[in-house]
Amino acid sequence: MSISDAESVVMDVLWRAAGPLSAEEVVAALADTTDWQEPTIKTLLNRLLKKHAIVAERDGKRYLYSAKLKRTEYVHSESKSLIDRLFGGRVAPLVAHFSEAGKLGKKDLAELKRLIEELDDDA
Amino acid sequence: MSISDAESVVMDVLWRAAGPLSAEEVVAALADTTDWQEPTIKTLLNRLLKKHAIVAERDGKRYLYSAKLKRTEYVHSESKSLIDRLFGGRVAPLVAHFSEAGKLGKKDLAELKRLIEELDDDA
DNA sequence: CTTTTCAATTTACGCGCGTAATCTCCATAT
DNA sequence: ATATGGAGATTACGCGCGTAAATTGAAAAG
Repeated sequence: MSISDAESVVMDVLWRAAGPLSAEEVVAALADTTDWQEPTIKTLLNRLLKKHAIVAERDGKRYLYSAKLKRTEYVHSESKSLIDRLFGGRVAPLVAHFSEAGKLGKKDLAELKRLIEELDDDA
Repeated sequence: MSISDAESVVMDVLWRAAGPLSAEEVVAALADTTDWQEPTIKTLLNRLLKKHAIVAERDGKRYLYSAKLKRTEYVHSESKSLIDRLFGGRVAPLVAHFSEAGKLGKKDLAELKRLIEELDDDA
């Protein structure tokens, strides 16, 4: 079962949080970034529950929600499916594409260089 | 207007083709890879037309379809939106993520190294 | 005990997508 | 001229998603 775009925005709140959050806290956290009404966010929390991407523990009359799906897992499956679909499953062609498009900044380049060197040292 | 998953499969056929293809040829090309019935593919072609992602030119009683949206553009917008959403808009963190996940093969590593060196030379 | 309050759950609704059947129209054969 | 066949166009339909209102249910207040 896959996480939709709107659902992933809610996940982001939970991922950034230190601990479990009440629905009210999630709503508060999203007030800055979105125009979603409270019922909308409740719906998204429930859909995420049904997908087992989050868990809820009772806290008096409320529930506290926390992410069960780890952000790294989510990021990986999203990235992998794109790379599989568009770049034959390998990372280098993606980098090559951005390079050819002139979309690799100095910062990116420096960081990539560092990364590669580091990996080379390990090998 | 964005291209859906199923639509992108049709686009792939047109991108790989040397020239414009008839609907029949598209259907034939997809017979190996998908179980889609002919009307399904016609629907997808029509939706792509409506989105101006492809163009049709009359050829006697048929139409010949060809991609108007370039593959590079598509690949770029898909990749960019993922990188924006998940990696702060920069390529290096994506590579770092795959590296940390142990998902950079020898081949990837070698190719990345070559790429980086090449770019360094240009600079 | 009844009323109010408030969180969670249920229901709603339009839209695009995946999938496809049906309809329409024109050309060709009889 | 009419029937047939094949290509494109129209219509269909269930599903998840984005968005949210209405309902339920239980706790707190009076």
